[in-house]
Amino acid sequence: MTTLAIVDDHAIFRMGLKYALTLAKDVKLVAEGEGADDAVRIAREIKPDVMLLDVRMPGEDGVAGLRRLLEENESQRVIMLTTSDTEEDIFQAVKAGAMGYILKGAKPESLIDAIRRVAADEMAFPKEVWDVYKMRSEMRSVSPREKEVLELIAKGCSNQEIATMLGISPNSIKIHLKHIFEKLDVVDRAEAVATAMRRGVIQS
Amino acid sequence: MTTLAIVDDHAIFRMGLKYALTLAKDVKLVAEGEGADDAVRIAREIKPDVMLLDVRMPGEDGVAGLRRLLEENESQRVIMLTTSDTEEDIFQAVKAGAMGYILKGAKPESLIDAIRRVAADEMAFPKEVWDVYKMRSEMRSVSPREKEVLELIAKGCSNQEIATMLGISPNSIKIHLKHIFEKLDVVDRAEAVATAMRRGVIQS
DNA sequence: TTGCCCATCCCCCATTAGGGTAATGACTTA
DNA sequence: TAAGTCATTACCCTAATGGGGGATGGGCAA
Repeated sequence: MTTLAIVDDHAIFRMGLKYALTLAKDVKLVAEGEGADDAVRIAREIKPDVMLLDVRMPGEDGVAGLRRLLEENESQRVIMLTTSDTEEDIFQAVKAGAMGYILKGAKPESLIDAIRRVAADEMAFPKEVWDVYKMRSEMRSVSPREKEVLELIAKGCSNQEIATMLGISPNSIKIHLKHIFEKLDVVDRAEAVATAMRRGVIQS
Repeated sequence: MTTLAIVDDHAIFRMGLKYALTLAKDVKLVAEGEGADDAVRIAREIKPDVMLLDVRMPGEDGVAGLRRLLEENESQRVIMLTTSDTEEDIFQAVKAGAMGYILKGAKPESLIDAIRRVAADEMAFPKEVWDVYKMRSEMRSVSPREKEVLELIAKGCSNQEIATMLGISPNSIKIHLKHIFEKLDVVDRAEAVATAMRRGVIQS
């Protein structure tokens, strides 16, 4: 018998999961939560065999919750759940130590199958997730400062304005931009914004 | 007794809804579907009092499905369902004739309440949805040609490149850009891309 | 210690972008 | 018919962008 916890702010999805679990007599739902804090608490107090954790939740991010949770309780097996799936989320979740990654639109059987596989200490990633992770591991990711610049670019700021806001020289902004273009493999600031938003590097 | 149909590609969400409906004895689920075609067929053959229709589905768009459905069967009451909710989706759905608009993260009670209200020929929109609609109605939206330019901008094309691709003069591109900036209320192409993606004007 | 990445700064220079102003024809709506 | 939007073209002009080079100091890891 596998014990399972689910942490997701969508009440209706949680209900659907309960219903779907009636198909799997070897899996028992032992805890429910709505936010990252619940996830940490459940991992500490209940220690379910497998936890399903939503990536996007109000308040603290699911991936941030995963990191906190694994710090305390390294052996907790977690499957990340997501609807939208940006590359950045996938990359961060896998890097943080998720054992699985599933889309909420998945068929109930796939979800149950993933739970069983993870309970048996296997990984449960769709092939595309794995590809994204490999691809991203090979390229350097944007630094915090570069991300900051990127966010201001997306707000329509000029290099001079950003320089003033950050209290540094416009030359530095140009260098940051140059590096951003290289890392994201784009040619100008407009494409950089598009790519960064698509990958989830900056918030949409 | 209110008859209800749900069209959503997320099987687990549909299960959750079924489960949630056990709370409402006056609502009966009479049909389920997974895509826009199912929505049109159900409206034609079953004519439920209320239909829940997902905005984002593989294949045809939920809003496009709504338009087709209402052409055939103007009196069908439809509540749009969404997870992410971009401004463009809200605007298009309300314009197309949706009677309600609900986030999938809503509490089951809110959802059931909305179903009842719509069944009674009321509108069921969160206040924010209404605000977005009003705001957007007041501003002119980007034309098809402008959208085309916007998409190429997001790909990192220069004005000259876009001109060549579309077979028109670079001057025209500049004018299109000028109009885009005015309509989206932005100052440059980078912010235009960010705003257009955020609002769902161009796909992410 | 020697790299490597980060963040910062400086120069020069060609290209591009964006603002202003004005005009045309097609098409739809009031 | 007049007003409005759309799509197109042209001109000039200034400021901003992006590419090239080279340089410094801090931090971190092999």
